[in-house]
Amino acid sequence: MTTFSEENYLKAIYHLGNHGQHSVSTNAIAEKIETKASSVTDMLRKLAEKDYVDYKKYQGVSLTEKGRLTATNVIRKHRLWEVFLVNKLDFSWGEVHDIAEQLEHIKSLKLTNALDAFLDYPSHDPHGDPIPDADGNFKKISKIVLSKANENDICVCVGVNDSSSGFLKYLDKNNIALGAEIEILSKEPFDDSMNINVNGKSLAISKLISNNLYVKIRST
Amino acid sequence: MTTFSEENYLKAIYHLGNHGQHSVSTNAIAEKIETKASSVTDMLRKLAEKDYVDYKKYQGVSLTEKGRLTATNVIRKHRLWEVFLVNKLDFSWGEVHDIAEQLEHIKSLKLTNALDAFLDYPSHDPHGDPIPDADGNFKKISKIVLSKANENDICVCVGVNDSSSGFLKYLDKNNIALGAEIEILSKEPFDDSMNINVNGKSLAISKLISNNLYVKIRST
DNA sequence: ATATATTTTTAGTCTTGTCTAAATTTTATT
DNA sequence: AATAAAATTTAGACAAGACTAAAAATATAT
Repeated sequence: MTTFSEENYLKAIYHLGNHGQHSVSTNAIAEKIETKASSVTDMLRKLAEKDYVDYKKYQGVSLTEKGRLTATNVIRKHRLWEVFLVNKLDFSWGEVHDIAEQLEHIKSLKLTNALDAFLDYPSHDPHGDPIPDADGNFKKISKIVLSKANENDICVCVGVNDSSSGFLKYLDKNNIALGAEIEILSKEPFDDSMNINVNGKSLAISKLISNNLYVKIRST
Repeated sequence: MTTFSEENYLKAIYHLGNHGQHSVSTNAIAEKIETKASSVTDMLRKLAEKDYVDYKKYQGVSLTEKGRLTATNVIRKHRLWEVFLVNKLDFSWGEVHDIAEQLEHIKSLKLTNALDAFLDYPSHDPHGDPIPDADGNFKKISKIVLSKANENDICVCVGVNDSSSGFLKYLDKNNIALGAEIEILSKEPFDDSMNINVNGKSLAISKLISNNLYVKIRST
């Protein structure tokens, strides 16, 4: 069983890039957790002892599979609770973080799964961050087709499905480039067109367009 | 700000009868919290220091107003979360206690109030225990099941839960009618039976009976 | 009322997680 | 390659909470 403190360290290591491979430095963790490097060293030794991390003195640290699973589980709970607070209790997305920071440590697998079901298995939290499943796997679909986005979503353009010159010219003309921020102002159910805001200009786009533009949802 | 441990002690003192006046003994607390008496002494000194309790060596302890408010607030959160788990997440009332034991320590007044509203301001938790308001006041419980009454309570019969003819005949035979006055002489923890006094006659009733009779507490 | 039993407190130790200050290792610079 | 700078670890201390064993206070029984 992990303590709150252990979980916070594992989460920090995960967020500091150890979902990939590269090991994480003591100082980086200290800064993230707002503690002293010496405290981090102490905790790393303990986590290594318990097999949550691979750690060699002076060489940085990385999560073991056990550690990774624990970290993603905490992140899963954090994001599910955020969805609960925003969707069910009408909190604004700005005020949920501190509370979720507490709720993420509640220990009950059954509760987590029941909450997930109650919220209709959300794939993303209110900030647009993906919610891992119970095995720590993230849905790869951080990229969706623009037509799948919802009213009030704010997205970032990350790619196109149709790369014909005609389509790309259209995008150019309207200043829609990779990295462009797109806000969904409204969706018209009748013909699936939508009104969006790009670079401060509003624009009506047809279903044909929105079906061929990949975006990442940033926030809602 | 109170720690989890402090909150558990305050809650224990409250439950051990300090909603009334009489002070609570060190050993009683130790048994309730499942810790050693010496640990209790340490904590009591600390709680007294922080003004949550009145404590004099060897004389037992009682809650200050500040302590009482903290205790009822924890109880409020505990019971609200139980309602959430049972009503919204379909937990059975048997499995909610351990989880609520964790959730009761989440610190956010706004969350507690939002949860209260989300649950439609429940007055009782799934076990029938009353939920105090934010000021620590319990609704003067209009109707409770007889089995919930305590030794020496004097109640008035106000209804039944089971209205089968068999049950009603039993009540008839024993002169238990609406408005009948019932005094709890004793409760037997072993089988949850109780000895009561109705219309001047004493009567032993089983848990089955006391669980299906609604009463209002008149005095104690 | 006095000896005995029970309850409560004290004294000292342990673990967890943190800190500061000093020592050590690694990295960067010349 | 030598040295300065930065990062990391060690050593020693502290606070919170808990424990054991022993001492002190209170309650009980004869």
